[in-house]
Amino acid sequence: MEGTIRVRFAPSPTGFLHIGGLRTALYNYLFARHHQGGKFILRIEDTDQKRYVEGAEEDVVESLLWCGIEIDEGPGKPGAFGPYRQSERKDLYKEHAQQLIESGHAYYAFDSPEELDQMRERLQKSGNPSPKYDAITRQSMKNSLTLPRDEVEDLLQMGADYVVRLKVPRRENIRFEDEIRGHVSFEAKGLDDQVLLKSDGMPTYHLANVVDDHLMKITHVIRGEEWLSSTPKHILLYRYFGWEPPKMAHLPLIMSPSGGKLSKRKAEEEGIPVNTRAYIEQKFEPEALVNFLAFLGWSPGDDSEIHSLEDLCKLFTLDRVSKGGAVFNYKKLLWYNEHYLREKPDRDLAARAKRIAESRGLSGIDDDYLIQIIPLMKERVSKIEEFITFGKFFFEDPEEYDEKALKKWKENSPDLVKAYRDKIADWEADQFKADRLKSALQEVIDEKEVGFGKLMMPLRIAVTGLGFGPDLFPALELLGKETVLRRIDRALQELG
RNA sequence: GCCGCGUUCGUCUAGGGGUUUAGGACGCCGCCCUUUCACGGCGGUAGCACGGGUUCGAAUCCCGUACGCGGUACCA
Repeated sequence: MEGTIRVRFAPSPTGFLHIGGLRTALYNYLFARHHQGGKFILRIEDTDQKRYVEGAEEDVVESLLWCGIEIDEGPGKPGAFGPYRQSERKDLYKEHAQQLIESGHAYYAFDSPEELDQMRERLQKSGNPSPKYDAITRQSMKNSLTLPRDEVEDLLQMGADYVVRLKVPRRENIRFEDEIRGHVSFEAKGLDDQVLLKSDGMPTYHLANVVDDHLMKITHVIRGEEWLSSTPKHILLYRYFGWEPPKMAHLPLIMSPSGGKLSKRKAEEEGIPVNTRAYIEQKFEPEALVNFLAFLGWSPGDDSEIHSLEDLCKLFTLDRVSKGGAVFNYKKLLWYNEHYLREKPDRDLAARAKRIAESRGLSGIDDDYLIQIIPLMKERVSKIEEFITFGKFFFEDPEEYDEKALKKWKENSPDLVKAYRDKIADWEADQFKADRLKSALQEVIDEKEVGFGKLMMPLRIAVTGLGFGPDLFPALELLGKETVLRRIDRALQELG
C-alpha cells in the first residue's frame, strides 16, 4: 500500500469553498503527504448544472493554495487520469451505466417527476412515511423491468426522457469497514433504486463518484459523514462493476456552536464565517486556520497544539480522527491566529499591514516608521488588520475619544497634561526619546504628588484616543514632538 | 417516522479494563509581572449522558434508554 496512496478532494462547484470542505481537503492532503509518494487529487464534481456557480472552481483552487495545500493532479494540473472535471467525462459515465444495464444491475426508468410525486404521495397516504423507488415499488412503475421490451426500445428510440436506476437487491445486509468507524452495515431494503444517470445525461454523484474513484485509482475515500448512508449504494456499484472498493473513511461533521451542521445562515448568525474566502479576506494567518482545522476532529495524541502543515503531514493518521462532530470554536481560532502572528517577522507584518492600510485609504505610510510600530503592537493584536485599527493613532490624529477611556480623564487631568506639555514643549527633536519622555512624566507626577497613572492615562487618551495600547513612551517617540503636542492641545481643548 | 452514526470539562481533545485524586488546550476566574491594555508566568473552575450487565476491578467491554447529528432527491 505504501507508495501508492491516492486520495481526492471532490467538491461540487456550487459556491465558495465551505470551511468544512476545506477541512476535508486538508485531511485528504495530510493523509496523502503522510505516505511517501501519496497523491492528492482535486476533482470537480460539476454534474449538477442547475447549481453550478461560475468561479467556484477557481475559489477552491485559490483557497487550497492559500492554505499551502498543493494539488498533485486536477484541472489545470495534468495527470495520467484526467480529465478532472466530471462534466468532461460524461461519456465515461454513460458507458458505465450501459454496462450495468447489460449486466442486469441497472435499468431504464421513464417515470416523469409528476409520476414519481404521485407514487410517493400515494404511498405516504397509505402509511408509508418514506416511500422509495425500490424492489417493491419499481414493479408498478414505468421502467425497463416492467415494460415490454419493444416498448422500451420504442421509448428510447423516440428520445423519451429516461433515467438509469440502480437495481438494489430486495434484501441483503450490506457491510463495509470504515477506517474511522469500524464495521458499518445497512439493510438493502432501506435503500432506494438510486438514479445513476439523470435525464439530462449527466451522472449523479453516486455513479460518477464510483466510476472516477476507480478509474483514478483512488485508494482511500476520505469524505464527510453526510456520505456515510449512501456508501452502501457505492459498495453495490463497486461490486456490480467487479471492482475492489477503496478504503472508506467518513469524517465527523463540523458543528455550529448552537448545534447542527455548520450551515451558512446559522453559523454566520453566530459570528462564524463559513466560506474559506471570508477567512482569506479577513486576513487570517493560513497557518492558524490550518492548525485549527486539523485539530477539529483529530489530534496527534499528545499534548501538543502547535503544528505547521509540514508537521501535520508527518503526524496525521486516520486512526486518530475522532468520531463525534466537532463544534467550531472561534476563540480558539483567534488564539492560533495570535500565535502565528507573533511568530512572523516584523518586516513581513509591516508589508502586509501597509497593504491593508492602503486599501483603507491610509496612504503614504513610511516603511521605516511602520516597521517600528509592529513590535509595539504585536503582542496586542489577534488579527493583522488590528495593527491598523487599534493602531490607527499611529497614522492619524484621534477623531474622538473612547468612551470607556474617558473615565480616566479626571478633574485634574488637564492640569497634569498641561504641565507635561510645558515640560516637553521646547525639546529639540533629538531629545524626544522614550526614556526621556518617561522621566519627564516622572518629574511631573513628583512635582504634583500624584500617581503615575494619573498622568499616563490622560496623556494616552489625549494622544491615542484610547484607554489601552502599546507602551506609551516609545509610541510618543515614534509619533514625534509635533504630533504629540498637537494632539495634547486638541485634547485639552476638547476635554477641558 | 424509518435507517445510520455518535456521546469524556462550556468548547477541541488525551485516555481503549487496574498506571487516573480522569491529562492537555481554548475560554472563563484569580494571583504575579506591568503604575495602561496585552504578552508571559503561576494557580483555579469545570467533564466520563443515564440505567443495567460482564468483571475481583469499567470512562474504557456488552445491552438498553435518552439526547445529538446525518441520511431519507433526476443535490452534492
